[in-house]
Amino acid sequence: MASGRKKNSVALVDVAREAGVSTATVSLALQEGSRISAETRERVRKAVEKTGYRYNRFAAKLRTGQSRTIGLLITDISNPYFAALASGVETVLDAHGYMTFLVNSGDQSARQSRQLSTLMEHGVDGLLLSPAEGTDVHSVSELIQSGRPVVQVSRWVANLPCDIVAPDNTAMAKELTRHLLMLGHRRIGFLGGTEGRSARIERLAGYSQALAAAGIPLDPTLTPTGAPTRDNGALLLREVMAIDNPPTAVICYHDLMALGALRAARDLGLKVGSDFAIVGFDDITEAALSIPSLTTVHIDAESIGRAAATQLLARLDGDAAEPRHLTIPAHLVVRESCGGARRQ
Amino acid sequence: MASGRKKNSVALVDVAREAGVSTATVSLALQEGSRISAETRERVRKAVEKTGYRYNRFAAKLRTGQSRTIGLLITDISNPYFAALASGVETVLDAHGYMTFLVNSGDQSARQSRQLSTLMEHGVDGLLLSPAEGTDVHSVSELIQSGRPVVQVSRWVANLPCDIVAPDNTAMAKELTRHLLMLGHRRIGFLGGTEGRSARIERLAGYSQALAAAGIPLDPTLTPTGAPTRDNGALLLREVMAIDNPPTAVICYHDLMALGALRAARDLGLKVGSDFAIVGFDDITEAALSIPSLTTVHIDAESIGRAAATQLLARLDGDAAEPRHLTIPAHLVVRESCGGARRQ
DNA sequence: TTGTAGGCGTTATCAG
DNA sequence: CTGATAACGCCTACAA
Repeated sequence: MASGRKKNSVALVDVAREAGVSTATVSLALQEGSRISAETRERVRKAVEKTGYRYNRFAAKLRTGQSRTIGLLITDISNPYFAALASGVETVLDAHGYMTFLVNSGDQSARQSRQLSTLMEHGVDGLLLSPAEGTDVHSVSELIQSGRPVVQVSRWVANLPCDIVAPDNTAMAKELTRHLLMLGHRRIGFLGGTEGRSARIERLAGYSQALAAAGIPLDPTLTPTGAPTRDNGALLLREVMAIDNPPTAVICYHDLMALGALRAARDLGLKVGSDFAIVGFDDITEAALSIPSLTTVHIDAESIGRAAATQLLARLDGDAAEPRHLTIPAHLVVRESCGGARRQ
Repeated sequence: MASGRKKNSVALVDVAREAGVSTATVSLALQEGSRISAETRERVRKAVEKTGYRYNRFAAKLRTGQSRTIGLLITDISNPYFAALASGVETVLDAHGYMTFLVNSGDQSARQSRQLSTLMEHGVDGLLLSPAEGTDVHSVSELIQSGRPVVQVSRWVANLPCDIVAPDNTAMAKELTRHLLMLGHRRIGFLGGTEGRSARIERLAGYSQALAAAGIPLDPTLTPTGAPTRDNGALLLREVMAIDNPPTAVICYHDLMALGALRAARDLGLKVGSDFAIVGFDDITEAALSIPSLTTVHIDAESIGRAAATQLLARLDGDAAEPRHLTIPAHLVVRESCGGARRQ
């Protein structure tokens, strides 16, 4: 059936033959601001059309070292917060002609190391990383040393010479705690987040500072750790409610955990919003729609994604300044779950 | 500072020099089942270690035509259903050494066309596609004609010679409608989904069949269309409740819309679960946690993702059978929002 | 303004 | 079992 053709992909050389010019001319004609006569350019355009030529980035990458792809490595795609963040990243990068490899580590550092390695093989020009629990600093710094810019997003691990774009966790937690204190709560718990994770450390710091300012000593039985899942939110609430002197309010590591805690509170017969307060972080869509709706800190994940992508683009563009730590503002959203909306 | 080195990446030739063999030997030694002496293989392994060599897929792709990447093009990353689907896809492909380009069309067909084109430039070996509203069949068939396998996932457009992996929408909708009929409802609405979209057409068909079997005529005022968002769920519920003879139950295009409708019902003073029934499709995590919890059809998005990825791998492996339409089973989950859990 | 030629890193062919 | 060498498709000095 087929004729003697060997290959099926159309290359520059085919276009060149069709247009009656050299491959160099075609290559130049395809680039915007190059010195090629309008006439030739038009002939090339027609030839491209006719042959169905498609640019081969692999060949270009081999030659130029640029793939125009970046990796976005996150810990949990099923968390709407990260979905929004990913969407922000993609919007910015897409507009600049970059393609995004979205990879989900599931918060497993071993898996993350393999994924980092794969991303490098695939020649990503840069990386946006929300590091998994227990991240191996070495595997990341190898990437950085290869000269590819890295931006840590939303969370970070220390001792890595790269930019960080994250919300101001400490300030947020302080504000949230102050609000609960103002509503009259004295026994306030802080539930979940894994030991040693940057977001927990920072949020716990803000919480401690606010308590200290109010003259309330820190009680470690009120601040249990736990992986950030909905189920653990429920679990940890039951845990702190079982102690001798249970809290009247809990701050959860994030909304997902708070929603789990909300469910558990309902099962325990607690009247959230009057007897008891539950608050979270992130302000995911579900937070406004739960019953009772959730008091939380609104973090605009999409804009964090956009900011991180923009910063990465700047680095790819040659910006060689010292690593920056960008803090994205957030604000308190008072809803029903703390009772504050009514009493205020 | 730096010495006279020109390039920074370590190539096969560097490893070869270090090991005192040829590049061809190194290349072979790095492949599993090849005829290379254990001794040489070991020398190569050490040299790789020492030089910090990293495989360059771009160069390999240029030579072999295989990138070991696939594209996953979905319509809405912020829908947990697709997040789960993506996670299933990634699990399977990752286990087979493939990398996934996850791309989000936002359900815009123009954007999708550009993204398809970019994916081709990046040399994906295959594509998993959940087509956007108004998909240009031509842009997809171009991809298929280039010899790359395509699998449509979850939704599909007609007249495309490729596999389809999707839930059995018609059967599901029929079962859901029958359940509502059994509970005594005679005026049942079907809210949302865009006109002409495969999932709406199929679900509406199942709904119509069940009504017909019960001798109830179809009333078009009860089946308004609308883009599948939470807000539209609320909007459409208000719309159908404003007509002369409003329904006593509504089936929503999917859970996200049902959750929006739930909120609107609450605002309208409807007692969902006793006076009024609201049901959805998908069984996203939120469905079990809403108050009242949502009666819905459980579709295991993750397993649809896995099945689709597996089918694509089979095609990449040379399976040239006729296009297949795989139907993934689903089942009814009765919860509070239809009142059925109590009455049964 | 356009053409020539060489090389990016890998794999496949074919000899040794 | 191993080595030399020629592609793959593109870009870019440099020459014309």
